[in-house]
Amino acid sequence: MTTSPSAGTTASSQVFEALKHDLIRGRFAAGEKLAISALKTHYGVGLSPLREALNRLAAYGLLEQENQRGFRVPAMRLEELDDIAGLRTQLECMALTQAFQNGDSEWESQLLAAAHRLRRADEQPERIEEWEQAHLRFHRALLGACGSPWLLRFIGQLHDQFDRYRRMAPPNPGIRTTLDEQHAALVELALARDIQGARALLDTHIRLSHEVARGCCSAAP
Amino acid sequence: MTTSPSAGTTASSQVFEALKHDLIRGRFAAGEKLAISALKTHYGVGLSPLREALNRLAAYGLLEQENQRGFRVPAMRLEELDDIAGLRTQLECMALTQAFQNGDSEWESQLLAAAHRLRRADEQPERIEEWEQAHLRFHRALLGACGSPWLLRFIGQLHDQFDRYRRMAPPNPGIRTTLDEQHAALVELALARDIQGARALLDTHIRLSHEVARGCCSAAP
DNA sequence: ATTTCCCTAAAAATCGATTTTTTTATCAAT
DNA sequence: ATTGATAAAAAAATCGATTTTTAGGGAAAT
Repeated sequence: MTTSPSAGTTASSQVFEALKHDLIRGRFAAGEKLAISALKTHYGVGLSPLREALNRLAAYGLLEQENQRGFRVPAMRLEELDDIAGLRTQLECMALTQAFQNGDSEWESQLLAAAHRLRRADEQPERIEEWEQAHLRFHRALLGACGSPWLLRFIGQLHDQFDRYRRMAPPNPGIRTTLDEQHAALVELALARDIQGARALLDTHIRLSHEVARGCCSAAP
Repeated sequence: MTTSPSAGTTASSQVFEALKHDLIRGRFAAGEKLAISALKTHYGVGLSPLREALNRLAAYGLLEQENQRGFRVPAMRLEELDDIAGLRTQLECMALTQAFQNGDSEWESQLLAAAHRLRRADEQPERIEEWEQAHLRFHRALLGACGSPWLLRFIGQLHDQFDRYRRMAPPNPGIRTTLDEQHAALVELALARDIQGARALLDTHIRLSHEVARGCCSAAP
């Protein structure tokens, strides 16, 4: 039995994940029109699974689908960044409150584990994607106990949108250190169930990335 | 020049809209597995546009996509209904507050127009779909001035999910009259910019439909 | 009688080719 | 030179057929 790297998955799902990642990390220019045949060869799939992935990404909000004119990477607009950041702050603060109320010891364990992985990833500043993944998982773990699947779904979607803007900015060790100190502090506040303190810090935490992205976004176009 | 009924639209988008409507109004049984070839003939399209529509609907949350096992209508779960209703209340109250702060006279005009259409639709109780459409537009008009496209997007998505549960219940003239009185009252509160009063009424408004759907949902499975 | 394995039928996913629509380029007329 | 129509080229959308995977039934073995 050969365990291929794509065992149990459809080609469509694989392209979806690969394209999603590439869109968030900024592989394509904002506003760029996607050349479908080029994508076909790049991701090594046929037309059908590729188009299915593109349709899913458009429904998710990482692509825009124009009437009979194919798919386009959404433009970066300062106004939209502010919308995303503001809403993300509100929704994550909601989820945080609920997670602090519902969270059990299993939640605490998962949070500590995620925080540890994030610290370790921080020791290897050159491996950016590992840190990004650990970062995403940490935030998921922090809010995971909120008890509302739909809230978590929307927060995840906003997080992806936010990251598209945040990752425009070049890596900055100083800011990353500050962010990681905030992550550690959030864990302490979570264990202490300090809702007010954690909400304030989460707000500050998002605001910091927001400001960095903002500077980059207003400079770009 | 012949103006076909589908001018300027792709087959894919048409099936998407038609299927979305049928899923919300409950044409398919909850938990049912969709027979793709049957859908093909029913909606009169080929495989490719149909699959693209199914993929979009899965990303939107109106279908579940299992690994290599096709598409399934999500089950109706009381727990999920409560999640949807609770989150919808919170997000709509957020948007309502912002709409009351940002809304200009154009917003007031659109709201009055939507309210009028809804009253007229209410006079024809047998034309259910017309009322449904007017109802959806009224709620969109009420919150449309909130200034946050992403918040409106999520609210629309939750509204669709909520309606899937709400429409399980058989039409009830008494409840519909109560709902429409609340709509009229919401317009008055909007014009008066009474945020507290409107939030309270919107909460009551959603709670009423929630309770009706709840009774139907717990009885069904 | 129950479990396991294989075989067959059905369904899903993918591919290659065709059709339709949009975009680009060309050329005449004002 | 600009505009407007037309034709060629490119791209998107769709179709029909093929390949792959799953679901179900029945025989062999325990």
